[in-house]
Order: sequence, then C-alpha cells, then structure tokens
Amino acid sequence: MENSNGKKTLGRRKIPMRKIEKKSSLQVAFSKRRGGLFRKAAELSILCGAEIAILVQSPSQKLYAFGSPSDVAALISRIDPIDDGGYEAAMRMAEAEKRRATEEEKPYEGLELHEPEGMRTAPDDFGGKVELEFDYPLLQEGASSSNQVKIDDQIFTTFTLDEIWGRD
Amino acid sequence: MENSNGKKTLGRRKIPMRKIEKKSSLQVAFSKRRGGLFRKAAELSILCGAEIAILVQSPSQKLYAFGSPSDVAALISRIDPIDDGGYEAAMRMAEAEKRRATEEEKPYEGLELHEPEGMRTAPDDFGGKVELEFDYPLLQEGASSSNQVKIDDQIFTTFTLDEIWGRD
DNA sequence: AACTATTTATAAGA
DNA sequence: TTCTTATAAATAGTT
Repeated sequence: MENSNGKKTLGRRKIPMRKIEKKSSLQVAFSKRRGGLFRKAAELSILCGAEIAILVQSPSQKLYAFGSPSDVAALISRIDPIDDGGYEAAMRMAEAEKRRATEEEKPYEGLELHEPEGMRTAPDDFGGKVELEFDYPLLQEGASSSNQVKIDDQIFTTFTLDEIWGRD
Repeated sequence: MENSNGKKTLGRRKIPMRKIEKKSSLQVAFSKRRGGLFRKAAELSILCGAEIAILVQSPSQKLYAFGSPSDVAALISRIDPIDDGGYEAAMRMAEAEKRRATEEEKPYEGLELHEPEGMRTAPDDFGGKVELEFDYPLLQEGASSSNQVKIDDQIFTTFTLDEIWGRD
C-alpha cells in the first residue's frame, strides 16, 4: 500500500498545459473539470449576484450547458470556424448528433433554430448569419436538476444549481 | 508586521455561500473569480480539446465574454425571467448600457439583434422569442487580446487565451 | 496591485 | 466509475 516515499499516492501532479494524450485520462479530466467549471460559475453567481451562461462541447461532440440564476438561458454557440456563413458548422453539428448515442429524456421540443434567408455570406467574410428563435428558456423554473434540452436536433445536457449542490 | 499568531496574514478564510454584503469585497471577489472562471475554461479547452463559450453579467450590468478556441462565438444570453416575450429584458439591458460609463474601443459594429415580428407571446407562456443575427464572430481570429464588442448597444468585454496567458 | 496562509481543486492511483 | 490522498492552484483578508 505504500510507494518508495512511504506515501500512499503521489498526489496531484502538475501537468503541462497542452492536450492530454491518453484518452482515458482526457475523459476523466474533462468530466472533473467540467464539473469544477460549473461549480465555480455557480459560486460566482451566488457570491456576487452575477448572471452566467456557459456552453461546453466535449471532444466527443456532446453538449453541456449551465446557467445561473436558473432563468438565464444561453442559446447558441458557433462551434466551428465560420467561413461559409455558418452552414457547414450547422451541418457538422447535425452530423455529430447522429453519431452520438445518448439516451434522450423528455426533450422540451420548445426551441427552434432557423437559418434565415441570405444566410450565406461572401467566402472571405469571416462571419455568418445565424438566426435563433426560441419559445422556452433553456432552463425552466422548477425544471428537474439534470436535464436534457433539444435544440434543432442537438441535445444539451443542462445543469442547475440544485444539480451542482443539493437543494438542502 | 505580525499579528498575534506570528503570521503575516490570516490567509484565505472560508466564506459562506451567499451573496457577499460588503460592496468593496464583492467587487474584488467578482473580479478575481471571473478571471479564475475564464482561466479554468481556458484550461478545460486546451487540456481536453473542448469548445467553450461563457457569458457573464456583473451585478453592475457589465458584460464579459470568453470563448475558446478563439473562433467560438457565444451570442446571446437571456438575462431576465421572460414573461413578456423577452421585450422587457431587452429593454432593461439597453437601459443598463446607457447607465454604464465604459470607454469604448473599436467596437465591431458587425452584430445585429433583431426582434422578430410576433415576438410577444401569451402572458402565461414562460418563454419568448428572440431572434439574433450576426455577421461576425464575437471573437475574431487575431483580434487583440482584451477587447470590446458591441451587440445591439451592449458592450461585451471579451477575453481570449492570449489575454488570459501569454502568447506562448 | 501584491502578499500569504488557508481552502479548494484535482492528477494519479486504487 | 467512484474513492482516496498528496500536491497544485485559487483566493479571502490584509497591506
């Protein structure tokens, strides 16, 4: 049970600030650090009365959202470099959703993403147009803690304060 | 230079998880923790290859944004409870901007927020419609570090990785 | 804005 | 995946 130092573990160790190579380590680091990030956001919101919205896309294309207070809804992130007016990005995300095998619990179905006419822009225009229309906030008042929302076929796993701490 | 313990300071102390009362403490805590949150987000993005967008509104109505990689653009957060189709919230944010006295450096002016026709919804509909159209990403490739973007008269202070660390 | 003692986060390992 | 543990990192109060 002991290593050469007489200690049980080496403890936390400093790691270089570049992409973690080992896949299993990356997965566990992502999970821990996503949780840590959302907890920090919750603390900032509570301690300082700030309003916060966070969107995260994992390397495996899963989407996670956090908002505080609970009535804050963050609605869209453009995930990819947009050089085609956003169309390619939208398609890539739609494709990613198909590849994914996530169990889907009571999606709200209340959010709709529209691509407006004239969405495509000139090729050298580093930008694009995306139009988002929604009928419900991302996190509904009194919604159950861990949740999933579907926005234009993309599933966002959302977190509330109750999910991050307890309702006490 | 020493207190009764022979130590220079009491060091960090645990604080209860509720809104900080003392205004000066709140301000400094907000600033430190916002920086900490963005740093954590940058680490998560780099270490795990995740894509992240964060929007924060301070209690004094200032807006801050972070995105990583730099081509990620998060575009809108609904800050208030929406029970009037979002109109009131949009107005409040516009008002807040007027109250603010922020020096404005090269705003992009490339983002436009539109309220679509039929934006108002039934009074008991907990939700609303907001339509957002943008021509440029929030954070442009190669944009200078600390930056300000104007979105429909709201100034977002944005941060890039370069702002949070050095360029290498 | 800098300091420092302490609290908090987390990398490995089990 | 969940728990442990030693260490790294964040930060509350002070200067």
